[in-house]
Amino acid sequence: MRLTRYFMPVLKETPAEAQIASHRLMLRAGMIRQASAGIYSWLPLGYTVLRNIERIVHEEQAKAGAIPVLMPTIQSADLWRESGRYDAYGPEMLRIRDRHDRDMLFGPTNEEQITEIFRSAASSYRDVPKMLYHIQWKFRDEIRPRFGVMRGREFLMKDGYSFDLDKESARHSYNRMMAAYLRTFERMGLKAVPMKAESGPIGGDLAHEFLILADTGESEVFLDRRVVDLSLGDRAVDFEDAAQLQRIFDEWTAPYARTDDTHEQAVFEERVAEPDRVTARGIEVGHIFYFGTKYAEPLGAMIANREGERVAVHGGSYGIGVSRVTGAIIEANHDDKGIIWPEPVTPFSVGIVNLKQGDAACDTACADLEARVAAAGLSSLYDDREERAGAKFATMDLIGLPWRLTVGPRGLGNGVVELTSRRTGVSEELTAEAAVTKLAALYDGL
RNA sequence: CGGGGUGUAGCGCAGCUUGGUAGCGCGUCGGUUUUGGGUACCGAAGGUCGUGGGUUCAAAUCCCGCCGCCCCGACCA
Repeated sequence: MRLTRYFMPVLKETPAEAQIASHRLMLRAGMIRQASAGIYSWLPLGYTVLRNIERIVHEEQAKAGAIPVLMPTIQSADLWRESGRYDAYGPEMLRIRDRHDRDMLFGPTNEEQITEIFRSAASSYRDVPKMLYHIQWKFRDEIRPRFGVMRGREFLMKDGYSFDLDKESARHSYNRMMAAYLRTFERMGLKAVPMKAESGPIGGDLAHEFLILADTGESEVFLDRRVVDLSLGDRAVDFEDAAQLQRIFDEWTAPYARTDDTHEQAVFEERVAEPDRVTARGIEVGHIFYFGTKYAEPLGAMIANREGERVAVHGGSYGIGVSRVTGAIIEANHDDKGIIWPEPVTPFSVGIVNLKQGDAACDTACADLEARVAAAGLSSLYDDREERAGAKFATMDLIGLPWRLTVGPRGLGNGVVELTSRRTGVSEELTAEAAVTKLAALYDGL
């Protein structure tokens, strides 16, 4: 992509309303535009990142055995009356009336809807276990939206729902998602820690929140330092192997890690040695729940068990705040100059900076690089503006592409271009061919 | 919803106290400059002063209502 043909309205000055780094940088880099309080348009750069995050979520969900669907944003109030949540949910739910005076709502979540779909199609133990999910916009009329996409009213969420015959099987489903979430966040370059959560209004007893440690997080967290070092890495995970998943669950839930909601100071001090105790702040990016038959019973999602008795299915729900993750990644990956994207989510694999726009040799070399990068299956953003070099570097630093290729007459004279890491600032002079080969290797497998 | 702010050009702000023909910086546009970490110079465009009403010869400025947005608290992916 040529910058002069792209739409990326960067701001030199910081908009006054943005309080935290991710919000400031998303506005400055031209990723989002505020439409109204807590509601944003996603501009090309931001939308690309959002899709990258979605892609990773989809891939990891598939590996875990979850099946994608897409449910509507607008739901019928009747369904929510059946579950009893139409009245219970409160003003956070946006209620709408259609032209026939029917009560509708903009979905804040989809337990009712998915249960309705499931109950109409499933009739016996042969139809379970099943895990369905979608990535769809939600609306929660937050009292106080803030921090840009971190607490929007409209937000993109992956929400998944499991259906099982009994608690034993439901635990396997729960552990699938535990492991899938660990993999998902790890792939995005995030250190997300599962923390024991309150089951809250949704009910049930198995519940964990995934939090990213960041100073601007809204939750206070207490944890054993050692949980932060846990990593799945290249470990092969067999999602059909319930015992292995349980071991992963045990490994990650053994160290103390809780938010202020569930924190017990006495337990913390008893279980964690003083030097390993960490008190920090965190951003909640995911949430997994087992809620048993809470929705299946009122909504009549019954299946026949092996004995022919009709029993309520056991459910769980599993959410990832996809739009929030975008902000969280920036909170965890930026410096005073701008964003530093982890390679798996970066909007472009590499930035190309032409130091002497209009110089035939430089222009040709940049076009050549563009073609080589594309041939290697990578994407580039080529800053072909007739601008000062400083302005180009500053823009690249702001939008945070992890790698940059710099082309100038001086380097070309020696047959080289410069490959620079945004994260370390370290540069290397390479031939165009070698630089692209190196980039391809860096991105291989992501 | 309670408390505190704020609304003037794309962005950041001044002007308001003490009413008198709307300003600055950045950005944008046209030139000169051909650039190795946000150079420099010349010129230009761009504003219903959030909105409705009131006071006044005259309102960005004073008064009243409404709306938007931001911050602190309870809630949440």
